[in-house]
Amino acid sequence: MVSVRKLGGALQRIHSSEFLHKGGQTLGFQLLFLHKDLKFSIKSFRVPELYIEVPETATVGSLKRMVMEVVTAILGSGLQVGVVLQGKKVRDDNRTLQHAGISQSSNLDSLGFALEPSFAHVCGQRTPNDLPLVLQCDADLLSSRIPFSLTEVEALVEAVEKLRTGRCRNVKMRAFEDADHRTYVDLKDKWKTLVHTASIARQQRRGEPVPQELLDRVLAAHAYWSRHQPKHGKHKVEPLQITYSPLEMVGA
DNA sequence: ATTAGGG
DNA sequence: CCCTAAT
Repeated sequence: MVSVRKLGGALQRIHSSEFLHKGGQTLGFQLLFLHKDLKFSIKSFRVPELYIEVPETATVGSLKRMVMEVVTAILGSGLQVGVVLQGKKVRDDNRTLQHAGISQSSNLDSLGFALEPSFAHVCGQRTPNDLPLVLQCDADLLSSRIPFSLTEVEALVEAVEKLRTGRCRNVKMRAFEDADHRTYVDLKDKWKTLVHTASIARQQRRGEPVPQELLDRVLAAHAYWSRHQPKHGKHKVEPLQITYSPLEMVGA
């Protein structure tokens, strides 16, 4: 067996969300290796046993981090790679691929890799290596989505009109200082979706409809700032002139 | 830490 | 929303 370390690859992270079954009952992972030329992913990597308490407040992100921590702790540096051909592990001696029955002709499609953790040091007890891990959890608990309220959208639009795009940090400070669940990245994302939403037919829009008046402002601000973005050097940035009459704002 | 974009 | 390369 060749250790991952020897391969020079760096296990960057474990993606766990991709495998959320539609039914929301089980959760698997996918290990992703990234290292210059080495870039491959292995699906359905199963860990023999793993129990993780999932707090009511868990989010997809927090859960992934939890799993990552636990798995990392368990695997440590004991993660190994095995070569699988047509579903069977290929013994690891010094035979050439050809001797092992692996050649161009025998379709390389049947060639795969298996990640095998060495559980020798797990709780001092040996764990069957074929017992698939299944994290039982409620799918609903995994949602960390909190829809933007109309009030929030208005605050965001107002802030961008004044501070211009690409300055989510400032927007955050100006209008979402106390909204702990809205990071400047969230604001950036929301603005992106707003621009998109405003660009498509009303029928294609989802969720609580955003007043057309706001969407118009979104498009106006988006167009304005993309046109007045100082190319590079110092350009005096002309402030966006809000053209909406006070009357139109009433009732908003 | 932030920005900026793709996922 | 998440992930993360590039600043």
